Amino acid sequence: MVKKNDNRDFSQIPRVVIKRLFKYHSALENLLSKGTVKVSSKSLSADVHVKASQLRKDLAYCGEFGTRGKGYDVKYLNGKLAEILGLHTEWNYILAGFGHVGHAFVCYEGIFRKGFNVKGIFDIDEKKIGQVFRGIEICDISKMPEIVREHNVQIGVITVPFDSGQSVCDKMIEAGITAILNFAPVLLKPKKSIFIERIDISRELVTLSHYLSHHKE
Amino acid sequence: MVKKNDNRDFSQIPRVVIKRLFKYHSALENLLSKGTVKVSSKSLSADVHVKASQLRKDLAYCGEFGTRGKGYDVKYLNGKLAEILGLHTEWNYILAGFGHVGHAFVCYEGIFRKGFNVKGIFDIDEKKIGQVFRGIEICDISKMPEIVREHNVQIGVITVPFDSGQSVCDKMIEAGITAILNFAPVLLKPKKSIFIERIDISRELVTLSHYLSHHKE
DNA sequence: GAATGTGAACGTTTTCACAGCA
DNA sequence: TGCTGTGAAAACGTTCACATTC
Repeated sequence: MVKKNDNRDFSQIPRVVIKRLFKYHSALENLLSKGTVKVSSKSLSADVHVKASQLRKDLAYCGEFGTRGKGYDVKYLNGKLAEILGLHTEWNYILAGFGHVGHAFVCYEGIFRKGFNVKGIFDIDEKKIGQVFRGIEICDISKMPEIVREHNVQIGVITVPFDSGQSVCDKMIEAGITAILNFAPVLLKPKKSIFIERIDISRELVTLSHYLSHHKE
Repeated sequence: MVKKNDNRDFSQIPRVVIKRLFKYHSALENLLSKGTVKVSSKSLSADVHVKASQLRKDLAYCGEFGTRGKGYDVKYLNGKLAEILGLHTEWNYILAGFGHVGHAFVCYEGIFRKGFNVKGIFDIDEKKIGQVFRGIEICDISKMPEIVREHNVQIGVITVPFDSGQSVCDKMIEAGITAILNFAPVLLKPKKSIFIERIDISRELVTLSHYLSHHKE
């Protein structure tokens, strides 16, 4: 089964679309585990609560993966999406701030399963430094450049409290990190242009409180 | 200082705008703590990395809070945003799934500071049930309706692993919860129309792996 | 003069509707 | 006939530019 894949520039796909591609991928994984072989845009889109036309438009960013009149081959589409999403590669990350959030992150099942591996954990707490967690020694941040270099680390995860986020970000960039996932309640201003994704739990909670305040029936 | 506030329907504000309003609010808190009294749309918008015109348009959803030629009163605008975001109210929540993520959530500083209070923690693990954490006894899910009723709980936080998310969601709705924050790697299908916000750490990580795969220089 | 508030222009994302293919 | 892939249309969100107000 050969499909055209006309030198598309996957870097131009909007972030919203990427996030939906991941939803499709997850739904396909699920279908795959149930042994489903074929799926239509209608059925797959229903699984992830989007319109069928949107699913098809999203896929159109990437190529042509279906067969008119038939639908999509679950395994083939799943593989293609994994490829586009970079899930066929193993990625290494370091984590700064080994508090509750950092701990939860490292233990989070889904992350390991998707091929993301911790290669370094950093904290400023003297009591934590030197401890070993899941085979990784918790280090002082001064060891960061060495670890990033030695283990070919691309990703930095920031789970420090409050304002130390910025200085950690600076140090990660200096060490050679090119993409950051930021849980710190701070808007990072990177010295160099790199990719930053932020998760702000308070912000999501506030959408709830806004809803509750104004949607009383 | 009296401003018009012409019976606007805050429930119609798009979620993207709400999230930016929260950013403005956070930046204003920061200014307030530094003793700043007045701020212009230009300066405030720069703090949160948006265009001044966007900040003004966002505020236009809510009313008129500034003075032409002068700017905004920091304290006044901050208060108004807090009101719109529902941060002048105390909200009660319950949490299901007291693993790493649940633990991190309950301990997360920002949540408590913003007026969100835990009123119940649930887990299926026999060993955890009966333990007391920060004054809250960890219970079996069967106690949920009682606790929701007694403590006037509006929010449910789902931090269970994998697929038990859906059944927990059902039970929360049955118990009277009207807004859910979902960390489970599952798309919830609520039996009744309620507000659901999802945080998916894997999804955010995947935007990083996509970036790294296709932006090599 | 300075900075807000807003209609109009612009750009992006979603949806529609159907041509094209198995 | 059934379902994909895609232009065209609609909806939505952002930016511009300036009239308005202090």
